[in-house]
Amino acid sequence: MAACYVKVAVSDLSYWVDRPYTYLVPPSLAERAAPGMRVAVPFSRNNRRAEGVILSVSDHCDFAGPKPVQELLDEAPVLTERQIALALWMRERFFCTVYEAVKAILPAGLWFDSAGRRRASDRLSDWLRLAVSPEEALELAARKEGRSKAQATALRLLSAVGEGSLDDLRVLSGATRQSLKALCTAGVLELFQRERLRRPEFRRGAARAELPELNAEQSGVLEGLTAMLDKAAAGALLFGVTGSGKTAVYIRLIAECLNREKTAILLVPEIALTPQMLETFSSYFGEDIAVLHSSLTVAERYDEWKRVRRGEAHLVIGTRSAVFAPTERLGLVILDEEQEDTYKSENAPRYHARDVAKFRCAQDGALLLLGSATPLVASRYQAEVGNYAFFELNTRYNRRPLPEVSVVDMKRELRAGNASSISSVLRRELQKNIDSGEQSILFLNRRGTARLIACADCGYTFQCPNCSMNLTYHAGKNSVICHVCGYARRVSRDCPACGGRLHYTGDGTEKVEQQLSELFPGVELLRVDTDTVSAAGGHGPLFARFREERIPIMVGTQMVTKGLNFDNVTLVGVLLADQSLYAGNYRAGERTFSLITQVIGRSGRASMPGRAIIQTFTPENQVIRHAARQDYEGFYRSEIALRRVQHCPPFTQLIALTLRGQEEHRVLACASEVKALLLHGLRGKSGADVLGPAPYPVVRAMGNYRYLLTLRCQPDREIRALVSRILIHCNTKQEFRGVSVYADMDPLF
DNA sequence: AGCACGCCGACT
DNA sequence: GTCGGCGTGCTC
Repeated sequence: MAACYVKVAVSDLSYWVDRPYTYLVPPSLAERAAPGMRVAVPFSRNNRRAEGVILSVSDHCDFAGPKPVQELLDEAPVLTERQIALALWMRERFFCTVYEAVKAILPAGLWFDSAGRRRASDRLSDWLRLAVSPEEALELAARKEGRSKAQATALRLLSAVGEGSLDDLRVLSGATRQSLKALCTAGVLELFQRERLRRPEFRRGAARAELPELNAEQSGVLEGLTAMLDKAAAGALLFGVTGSGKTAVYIRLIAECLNREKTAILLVPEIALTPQMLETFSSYFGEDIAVLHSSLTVAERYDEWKRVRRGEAHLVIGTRSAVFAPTERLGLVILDEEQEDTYKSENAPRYHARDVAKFRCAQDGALLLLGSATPLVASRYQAEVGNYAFFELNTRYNRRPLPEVSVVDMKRELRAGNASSISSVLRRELQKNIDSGEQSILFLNRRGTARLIACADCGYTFQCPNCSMNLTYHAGKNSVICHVCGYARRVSRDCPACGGRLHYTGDGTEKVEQQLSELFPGVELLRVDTDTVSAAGGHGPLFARFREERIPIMVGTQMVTKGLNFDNVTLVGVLLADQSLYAGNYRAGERTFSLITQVIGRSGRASMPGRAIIQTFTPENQVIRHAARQDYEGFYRSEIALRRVQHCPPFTQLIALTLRGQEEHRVLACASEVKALLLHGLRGKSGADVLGPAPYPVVRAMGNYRYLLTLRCQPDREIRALVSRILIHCNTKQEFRGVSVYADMDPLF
């Protein structure tokens, strides 16, 4: 028999050591070794036992003196050839190690702990079947009828169905565990074990027969998308205004996909906020759904993963990581609310679910559908230049009108002597709602009582000792807290430096709550931010109270802009739109547009018309104006023109290189070398440049200095190889010891 | 000579 | 990242 060698991706390697390692497979294992299986291998000088995954098997060796594989850790491959190809592609695309990619692709339950045990084991339950012929069993049942009726019932049941779970038999026959086991001892029944899958909790049941009806506009879109299912891999963008019924189109398209014996993946930004969506899909597709998201237990995720892999569920619904669901014959991937940042992973592998979905769709010839009421400018542009097919849903359900939106100039309010967060217009509208028993939602993107607390005499401000960040004052705890690392200290009324009077500026949710209680004494308020949500054990209970107790005013952060719809809400207010608008990055415009759109969408469900009030210091801003008119196309036109002249995505792509280390001078020295190497390597590439090094918004966090270099280019294979070489160079070079560098493709900022 | 410490660099 | 090898320099 020919000698057998494998190329292995080894676990827990640094990026600069990550390459396929060749190992010899001992003859005793050679028969079973296959790509996609995990192995234990000796690694490094001390031959420590490392885990790895076989990338390929070969009968010739390209390395002198390979070490032998110690053990095969899987009975069968855990990765398919296509998943191996995906992991290798992710390494090149997202500057991660192959094993980091593999860990993202496979469920946590498959991993081994330090003792070599699986994190999730297969759960078995006891089953029984006849050890004698059905005729003999029935005969015995007849004889037992008098004394042990329950045993007799169990025997009759089993002679009819052949086998059943011990638990079911107990319930159905009334027999105890002991009496059933006695039948086993007597040689009449046989006890065996069968796997029982742990299923996450959501409403399940038989699928409804008929699919949702579509209006003419929806039908047209469905027809176009269905045609794309039968063609080669492609991408499509579905622009659908709030309430236009994107979900109904998704359901019909998924049904078309499943009818073609293909599988589908529906990605959502945050599953906890869409329980009703899960129920809706469950009612149409029943048991054919697998759910994958991070709030499931490791065991539940593992079992759902197995159901998908075995082909027991053809539709996967989940968050970012569900894009890796082990579906065969993938026909469709939908990214709902494609503009959401949660589709991008913040740690290695720093992948975007859209990019992974594109790769998988190319592998399987599937359709990628992006859906949104506020698509990313980049996605809309891809549709404009023809890289995505473009579909629109412009009619709102029941032709309900958009909320009436007014923009309030806060500069005027200040001049008129109102320094609070509530303008006179908003105050008046809130009062109207309180009087009529309708509810209102106020949004602002800042928690705590005041962002800045300073001494009015000496100018002292509270700074975080770990991070170069202003501490935020929280009245409830009478403390200042760092929003980056969590450092907290209590404060007194006087300045710790000079004893002068402390002064508070910049309102947070707590301060607004206080102002509201002064404006509307006796009116009940509900504050929804990370503080109150964690105290209540999730946003669910708070939203339920808001709905059921009809609390007049809810004030909150980002959380109140997404998720549930409240029928009785007819007024929403954005307290300071400028907060996200002037965030200082190229995406601030589209984020603000999307945010305002979502907030406005909370107002006026059901039969009641809604109003929305946007407070801003810059009412003339184009983004605010387009958002107030809910004119996405107008917004897109002005934004894309801006992006073009500012040389921003989609006209270029960004690769962020982050450098961090304890000694600032080393970090900066490394940054200038990285920049020089990048510029050198980019000679002759037109339109490519390097920005920075810039300190992070919070330059020092957890004792590390952090700087950012931004590479703007159209990254090709050559540029990615250049970045990869530079990462390896700087992470291994002696003089940059203590500095770590990583690259982030299409960073979010 | 014996040992602690720090740096280097290889990892199949 | 991790760990063994090896040089430097201090101490007995």
